Amino acid sequence: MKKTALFDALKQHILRLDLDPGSALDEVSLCDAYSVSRTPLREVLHRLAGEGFVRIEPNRGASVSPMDLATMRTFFQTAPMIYASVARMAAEKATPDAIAGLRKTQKQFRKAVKDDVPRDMAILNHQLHEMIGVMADNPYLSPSLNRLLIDHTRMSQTFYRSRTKTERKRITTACDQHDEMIDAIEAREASRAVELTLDHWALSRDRMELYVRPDPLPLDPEIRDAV
Amino acid sequence: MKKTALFDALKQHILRLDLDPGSALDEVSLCDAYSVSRTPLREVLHRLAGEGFVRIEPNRGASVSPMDLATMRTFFQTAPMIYASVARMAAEKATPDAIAGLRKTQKQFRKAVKDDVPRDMAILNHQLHEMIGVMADNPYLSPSLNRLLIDHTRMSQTFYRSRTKTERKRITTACDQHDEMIDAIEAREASRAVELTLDHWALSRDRMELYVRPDPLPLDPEIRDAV
DNA sequence: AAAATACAAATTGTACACAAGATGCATCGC
DNA sequence: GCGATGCATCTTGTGTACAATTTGTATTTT
Repeated sequence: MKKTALFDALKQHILRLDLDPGSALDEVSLCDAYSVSRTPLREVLHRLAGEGFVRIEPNRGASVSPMDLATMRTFFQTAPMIYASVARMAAEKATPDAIAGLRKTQKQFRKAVKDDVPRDMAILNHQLHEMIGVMADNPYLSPSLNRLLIDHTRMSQTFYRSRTKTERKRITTACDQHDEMIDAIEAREASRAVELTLDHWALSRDRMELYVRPDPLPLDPEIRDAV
Repeated sequence: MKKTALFDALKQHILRLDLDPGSALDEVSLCDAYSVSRTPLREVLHRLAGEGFVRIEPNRGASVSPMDLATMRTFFQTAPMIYASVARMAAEKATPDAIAGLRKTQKQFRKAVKDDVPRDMAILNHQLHEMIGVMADNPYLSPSLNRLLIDHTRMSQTFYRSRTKTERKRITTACDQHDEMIDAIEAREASRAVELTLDHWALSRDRMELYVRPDPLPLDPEIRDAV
């Protein structure tokens, strides 16, 4: 189906920051970019709006959901609770098929890390956590999880591209954590899954905080004296 | 705007159980019921789908979100956590204007209780809790809250209509709890707001559990012997 | 020169017509 | 009589034309 493809494509572009947060989405240019007419495009945009990827203002079109600093604060407040709850429920409801799916995506993620393809890393990480959300099978929690993941993935784009050695090290640590988390979920050890998830979150959080509040630039001697 | 009215009307009908959970929504009949063409109607349906009121299956139209017993279990698991978190954040972010809005709706709710108008009671209760969600100002949490409220309000329809004396008593208790909750939020006493919210939840939960698992019918003597 | 207004261009919203797909029914074969 | 196949009907999906609204610009007014 054409509409599904369009939907997924827009999602990807938003998550990859190909489309800047807050930027306006022009209907006609999207139409000939994906060769659909405006009717189905608009339906897709409305659905994306419902899922938090996009904002629609009446008579003034759609724009990519912004990422302002004010909401970042609530992001850091909210994420650990939701991630932990989802991990717990996923462990409780794990099925062999779902575990197999997780392992498959994790394999791809590990490959992306090994081959050093930042774009794929961020998206595959997103997919993995999305799948854990599906496993948890909680229609009341998953909308929150998915909204958190949107901004999480968008922020993560920056540091997946980092070329420093310590950053590379952190990424492989995160990758190892994934395997442990999957093991815990498979073994239905809910509390271990929660603990590992919180560790995983802590690592990610530190990197993101660095992004939101980066190290100050080195100061000129004169300025340094003034400080 | 016509589309907004349509959107709100459909929401109301779903929450009031005028539209049965799971029932199919025919596009053309909705079109001449609300005198809009199919294009804007479909956009509204897609948005409702994104917000969890409606399900859309490709090539087979929209239907009201079902309420199966399987998900009820996760409802009871999830609600207290989300409600409590939202209450805490609402208390932290309370503004005089928002409090005024809360009090206004609560006043209407109390009136509906006094005048005994079950339809209004359920909707006004919904609105009040929705407004607390807006106060919390957490774009990551509110989608979950809103999904919980959909099913909460739909379930509550049954017992708001109850005519028993104990049920009436419970409703006035809930009404009093609202006032206490608003007081706590206004005073920015987060932990008291959380506590009151959990009490409020406990009352509601008991009533809903009665609905999901009603008291067994009185048994015939013969059958009773067999049991 | 600054503000206000009127007009023009561009963008969004809606209606309708047709295309594509699903559903139900009748006929045909076994 | 039971099941399968093909057709008719109904429902959903898409493209296009037009209406309504907003935005940018030029002209007029003070």
